[in-house]
Amino acid sequence: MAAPAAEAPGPGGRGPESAAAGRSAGGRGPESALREIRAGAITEPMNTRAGRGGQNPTMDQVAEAAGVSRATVSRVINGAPSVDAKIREMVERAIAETGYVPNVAARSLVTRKSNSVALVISEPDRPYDASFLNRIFTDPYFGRITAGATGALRPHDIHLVIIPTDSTDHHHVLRYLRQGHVDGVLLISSHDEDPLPRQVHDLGIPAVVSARPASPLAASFVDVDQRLGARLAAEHLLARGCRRLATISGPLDMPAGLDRLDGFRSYLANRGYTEVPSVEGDFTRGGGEDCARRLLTDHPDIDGLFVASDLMAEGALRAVQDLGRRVPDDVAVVGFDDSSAALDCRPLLTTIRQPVEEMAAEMAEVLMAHIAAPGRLPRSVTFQPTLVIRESA
Amino acid sequence: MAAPAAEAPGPGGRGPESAAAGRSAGGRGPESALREIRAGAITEPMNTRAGRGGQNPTMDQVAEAAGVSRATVSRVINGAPSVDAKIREMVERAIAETGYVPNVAARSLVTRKSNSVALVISEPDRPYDASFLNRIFTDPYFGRITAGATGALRPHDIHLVIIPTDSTDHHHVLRYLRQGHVDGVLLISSHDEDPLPRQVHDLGIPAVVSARPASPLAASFVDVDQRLGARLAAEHLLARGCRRLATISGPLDMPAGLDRLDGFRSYLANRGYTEVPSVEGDFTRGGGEDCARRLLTDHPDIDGLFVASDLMAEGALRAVQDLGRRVPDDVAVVGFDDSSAALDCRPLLTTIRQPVEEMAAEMAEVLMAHIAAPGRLPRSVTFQPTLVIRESA
DNA sequence: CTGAAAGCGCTTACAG
DNA sequence: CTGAAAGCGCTTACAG
Repeated sequence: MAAPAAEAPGPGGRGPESAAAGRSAGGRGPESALREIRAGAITEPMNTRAGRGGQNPTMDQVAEAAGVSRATVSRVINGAPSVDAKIREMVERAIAETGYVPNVAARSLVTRKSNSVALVISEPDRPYDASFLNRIFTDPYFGRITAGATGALRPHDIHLVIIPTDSTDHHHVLRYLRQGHVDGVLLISSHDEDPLPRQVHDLGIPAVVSARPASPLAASFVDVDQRLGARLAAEHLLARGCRRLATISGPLDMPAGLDRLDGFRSYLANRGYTEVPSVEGDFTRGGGEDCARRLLTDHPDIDGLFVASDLMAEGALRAVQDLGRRVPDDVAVVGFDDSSAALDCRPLLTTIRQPVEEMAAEMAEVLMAHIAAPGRLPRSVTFQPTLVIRESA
Repeated sequence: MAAPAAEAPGPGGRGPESAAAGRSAGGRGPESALREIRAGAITEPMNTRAGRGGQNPTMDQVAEAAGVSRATVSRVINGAPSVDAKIREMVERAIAETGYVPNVAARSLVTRKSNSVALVISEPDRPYDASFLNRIFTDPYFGRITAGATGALRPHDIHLVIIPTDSTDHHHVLRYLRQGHVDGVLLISSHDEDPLPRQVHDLGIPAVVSARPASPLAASFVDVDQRLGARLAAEHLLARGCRRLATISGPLDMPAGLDRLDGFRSYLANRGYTEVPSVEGDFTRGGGEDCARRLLTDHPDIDGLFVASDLMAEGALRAVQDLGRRVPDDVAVVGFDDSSAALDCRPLLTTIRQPVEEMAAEMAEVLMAHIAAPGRLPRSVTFQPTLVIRESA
């Protein structure tokens, strides 16, 4: 019998850990945390793949074990229909016995496919540091994007490589893309001035952008109807009797900021509400809190508030209530997103849902179509937002 | 002159978008969001790399352009010291002119290096769905891990591939690792019962685990001294005069849950405090809120609370204050982590800092050492937590 | 349906 | 210091 499959358990750990050596070394951060270094439990050698020092078997070895040619092994692995059932079975047994796994480098050298796509999250204004990544890993939006894209890609056995990037870093990303690490890119870019969508487009590699690019680009994108969402919020606030409306917008250099603000205001303007106070937020919880405080002190009579993201709404709710107003009785609040943050709010947040998971899945589908047929014309897909009524309005 | 480098801008977009076609299609989610599909702006062909249909130039083309052999081009690209300065310069010019970028598949086929490592985030108990990813992309802990690892890897030009996984999915991950996509793995695994650390170890691929594995394993890991952190919290609470202490722990099937609870209790027990109410939380904000409510209704006299994570502490603070208690005067609260959540708290959270970024960077360093020298013995590194005093205690 | 052979684009001993 | 050649582990026309 050949080497066992890798899934076979190695010899279990048995030795107790050796005693701590207790050498302490200086930490690297400002905290200067001390640390001990000690030898780990030594229970087995690093490589246990019997007799082959950790080397994976090669396709030739499988072929030999099965008594066929390498080409045949390749065919059964790739599901070529033309293989005799008996031979296929022999090959499959040989694969199982040897624990064979194809070498991806060799494969993609000839197929020119990597079977993975990049999810590039571009935030041009922030330095590439802990706070940038903190924002990405703290805003539910990106989790939904990842979930949606992964779900759509997985059935096709395509991996997602997540690449956060800021403007100091575009060069690296472009280089990475050109090196053939991935077959295409899902680009999350939300700032008007971000040059990355155009740069990626000019690479000629299949790409789908998360929102309509600020300047026209012959690229596919998927988006939600931002203005309609804002209108839904205005309608609802009006319908429940609010008459002094105000809004906390997102950053105005993002379509998601500007379009929601503009959609809200222009709907109201058409109904005679021309004085609609607004203040520009930053899509963070803390920002929402500050904005609400400012808004309510400048305009104490506000009775309806549209906040352009759930995260900001969470902070706004806190400020409104700190100021002694009841929600929704004194001030009704509508958010935007319907992310998990909406359920962290007290009272539960009434909000405009954008189907982010479905949007990300659609991005992935469109991307796969472009990869499969490189000449395909770009297209855009727009989803509709919906009102989700809970407690805050 | 050869083809322009990819960084050269293509012809700018100029056409206006074509009119929306307005075909609506059924959505896929329960929300049934409608969507429009329309043709994107057609301003230029997908591939603009002049004359070569998007194909990257090959090393042979660079060699020809520079008038040298392919081997020499390879040497200058890989920084071999033995290349004549003039020749090097010619080659570099040829590289710039052709916009050459090495093909990673070809390179790693021979070097057997991918220049990337995986960050596997394993959460065995949850289904691989939106809520699982939502947790990962919402808990500041993972952002800090990513930031720390990225920072350490970047100078070495090594990419991080982030792979969230649950127990239904281990097989895929193991397969991915065996296929040679990465040179090593950083494994974030916090549940006792998680089989993944052992499985990864048995693969024989370089790996570093984020915390001491529950069962002994001859693997390298880095951790924080959990018990010491809990003791720091107890000391501080006692020092500020609290006498009725209680704690909200993490899940008890995680070392981070059990060790913090046990460290807290055993320190107090040695000082005569044998009655220390505790309740098991789940490391989420909502969970912390529920636990605090339960704790305070069952034990109304509690005056000091140690909460095993900042996220839970944020929820606990809300509950404590909802119940009409002042923080810290009636109830003092100490968290654990010193993540960004500590600053989202009102009052600002006093907490036990674990230097997560530095820990992740250390994981990356140790991993790179293992990759460079496969025979290296495993070792563990322990960081010390520190008390960060703010407002809540 | 199967195999022998060429070739994907690099790196790296080995000569010179 | 440089080049000719072998080879990394696959896939895929091309014959048979």
